[in-house]
Amino acid sequence: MPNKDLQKSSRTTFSPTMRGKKLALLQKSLPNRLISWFLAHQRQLPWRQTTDPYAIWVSEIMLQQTQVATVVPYFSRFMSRYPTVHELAAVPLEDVLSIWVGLGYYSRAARLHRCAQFICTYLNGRFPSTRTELMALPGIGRYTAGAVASIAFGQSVPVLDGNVIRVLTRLLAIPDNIAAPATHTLLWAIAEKLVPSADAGTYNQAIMELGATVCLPRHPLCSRCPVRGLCQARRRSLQSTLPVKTAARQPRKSFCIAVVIEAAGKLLLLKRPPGGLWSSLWEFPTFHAPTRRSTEKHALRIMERSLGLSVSAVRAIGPLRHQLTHRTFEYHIFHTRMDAAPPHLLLPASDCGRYQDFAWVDTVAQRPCGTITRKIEQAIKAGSVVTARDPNVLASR
DNA sequence: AAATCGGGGTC
DNA sequence: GACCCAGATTT
Repeated sequence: MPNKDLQKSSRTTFSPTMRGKKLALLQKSLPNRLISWFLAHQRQLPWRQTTDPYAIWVSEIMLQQTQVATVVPYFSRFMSRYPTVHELAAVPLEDVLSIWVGLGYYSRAARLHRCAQFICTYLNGRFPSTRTELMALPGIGRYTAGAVASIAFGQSVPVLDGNVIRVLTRLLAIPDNIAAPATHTLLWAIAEKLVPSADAGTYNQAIMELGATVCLPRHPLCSRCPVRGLCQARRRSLQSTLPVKTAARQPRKSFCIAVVIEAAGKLLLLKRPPGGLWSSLWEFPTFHAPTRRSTEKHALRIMERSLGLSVSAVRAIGPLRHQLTHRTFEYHIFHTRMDAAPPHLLLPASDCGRYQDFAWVDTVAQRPCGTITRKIEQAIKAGSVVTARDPNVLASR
């Protein structure tokens, strides 16, 4: 196990006492250097124009596992629609989800909404201001609590996100696997020691900004780094090897059949159950595929058995692939058109969870739905007819 | 400790 | 295609 030996030996190279000395040095000069760099080089972002805890909170929830550039337009739309926590608490979850569509991790929207209702009902619309109280709220963990407490309330508490992890492991040349909980504990402890007692919010944003724009995962821009003189990784040329992380697992592959049923120009959508993937979002009726390659016959049987609709003909579309971090979906889509008025349905039981409701809509934009549903609607509109038995067409795609 | 939860940016 | 993203929660 050469890998293990390597890690062991490098760990002994950086003893705790040695790290303590380096830490003391960082403690002294890191905050001021980062803050002055930040004040001169920060990006102008909408949530930096305010100290409103509500706005800071919304931005931090959106920024979880989501890049800044992606969040900006969502944040602006969200704040125009719900300028204060009261407007947010007053609307149904469905409305909030419709703003969230495309951003991913939809449970964030549900928890944000629950959180808003709690704050309005029990706290008279006032935000908790301490890390401990914030962490008690749904969807607010240690990172988000630290961010809101420091940025909105000036508390001297740290944050630890992907950016900070990268910066700290490099500054201190920490060779431990960052996927290990023990490493997380170590890094939080280091972050606690480094956060200054004054301007913690600015310092926290500065160290994250450094990670996002200079201390990049690959090919960091060390020549532009304001703290390159303090960096152990740079001294030892370890920038490209830190942080150490176990490789991600291959995503699971799933095959589904989605049926697009059009009746008198209306499309049938079903509402997914709360919890799980695409919680409470709408989609075309979707079912686990019995085989890798679904046929029209499969589609007709599913429509009959699961939806109680007898259909004479369908056309095949796709397949469409949809990639998530830990899943790969292959959608085989079947489209059917009926002249009759939209039939009333008994709520069907799908094999991937019970649908909650159904609706006939002119366009999927009328309900909150995931990106794949929009992709499917586009494919239907484009009228791309690709049958699974037509290798020429498949090959040309 | 590992899995789950999205979708897009980036090289 | 691989890796990453201002993580939280559940199992």
